[in-house]
Amino acid sequence: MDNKEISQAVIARLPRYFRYLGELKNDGIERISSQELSDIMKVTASQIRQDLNNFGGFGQQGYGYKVDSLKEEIGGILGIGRGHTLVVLGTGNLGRAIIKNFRFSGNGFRLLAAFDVNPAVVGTEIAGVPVYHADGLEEFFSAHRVDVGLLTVPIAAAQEMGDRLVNAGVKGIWNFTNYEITWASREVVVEAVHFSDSLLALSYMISQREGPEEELT
Amino acid sequence: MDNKEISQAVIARLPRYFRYLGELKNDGIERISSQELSDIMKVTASQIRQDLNNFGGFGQQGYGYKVDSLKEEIGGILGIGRGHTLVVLGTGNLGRAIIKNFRFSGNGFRLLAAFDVNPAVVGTEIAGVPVYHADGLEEFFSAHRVDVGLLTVPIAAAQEMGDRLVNAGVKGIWNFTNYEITWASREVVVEAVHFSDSLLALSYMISQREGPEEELT
DNA sequence: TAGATTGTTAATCGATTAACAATC
DNA sequence: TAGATTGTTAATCGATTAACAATC
Repeated sequence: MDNKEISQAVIARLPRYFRYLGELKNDGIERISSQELSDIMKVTASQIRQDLNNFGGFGQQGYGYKVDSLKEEIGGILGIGRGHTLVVLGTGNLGRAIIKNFRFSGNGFRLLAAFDVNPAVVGTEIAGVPVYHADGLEEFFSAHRVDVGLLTVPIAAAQEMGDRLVNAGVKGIWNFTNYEITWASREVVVEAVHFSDSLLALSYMISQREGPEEELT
Repeated sequence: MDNKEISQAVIARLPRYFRYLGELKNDGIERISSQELSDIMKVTASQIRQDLNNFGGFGQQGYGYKVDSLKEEIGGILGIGRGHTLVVLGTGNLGRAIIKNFRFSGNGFRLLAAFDVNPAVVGTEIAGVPVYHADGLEEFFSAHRVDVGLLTVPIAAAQEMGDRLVNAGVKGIWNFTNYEITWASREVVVEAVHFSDSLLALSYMISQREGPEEELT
């Protein structure tokens, strides 16, 4: 409600809290103190309390936090329950994998449709999700509220499809291409999943354990 | 060479530098100043110079940086060129998508094999990569040096397969399951790609633009 | 050489941790 | 009530930015 700016670091931690609270709930745990949660999550209890108090006092002194209601609170902060919708652009291997496997509903999203240009898939369904031709993107948007576009198109098409998504009125783009989409006006939020950045970070860390690089003889 | 501890924040930025330098090189750009790079990457020139000087003085005063050699330097730091290897555990939609699409070689990795338990895929090849039965994991490791295991198994199998990878001697695990793998001894580096954390962060950010949540009437 | 830009030190800013009074 | 644990302020730590002398 109050628009105090929340730091990116805090935002990045919220989904992790949400995930752990979900697991605790599944395990039948009803209450937890910041200290107990800190042991499980390997962060400081202080940080947990600071993070949560950016949004409100969700705990009770002398008692701790109710797992279920804290999970609901964080879910609400994250926007679960707002009925967010998305469409997938590109039904290659990765797009298909995400459509089939990802639990959109558990994250408060409804997947409305997928778009592609390949005649072999246009008109079919993937896991119950209809695949339309990319030409019909704008028409689809005029008929449905779409909050997010998921980009899994080939890198060469990334910027163009991103532009079209923005012009069609998405609020956010979930970018799985290795292309860094940009716009002059930063009206749209872009969240990127760069597989190769992730692997290279891992590569760096294991290289540290390997010691100095041997000369290739 | 010198083992001064590099902060996670810096490590996380290195692959991004590497990516941009690759694009600049492809565009035929031969030199760049920290100021020019800062304009492109939307970070401060100061940060770029600080980051790079954690590892060495790669630039020349009055001139800037040579794109190609800086790219090579950063690649070296990230461990490209060390001949890292990996195997994929789980050939469901996501595993298959990554095997088919991801440019492992561009990140200095060689994908040696995939493992699964499904009789329908064991014995086949995916994009030239042989798929073995998971029972043969340990035997494979005794015959090959494997640095990283990529986990795309069902969440129920994640911890067990992670344990087996560690016992078999991997240095790192690239975890695509939504399960947070842990070990008593932290000898192994885990890099996780949590799709749902990413989507929820995006969800939070677009929710901010939407204003206070309306009551569902 | 003069100009440009790095490498690096110093200053600032923000995030994390510690501490403790408030309170359930 | 006494004990426990939060919410919150204060202290610390680390990361980012600014500034400038070194130098190509």
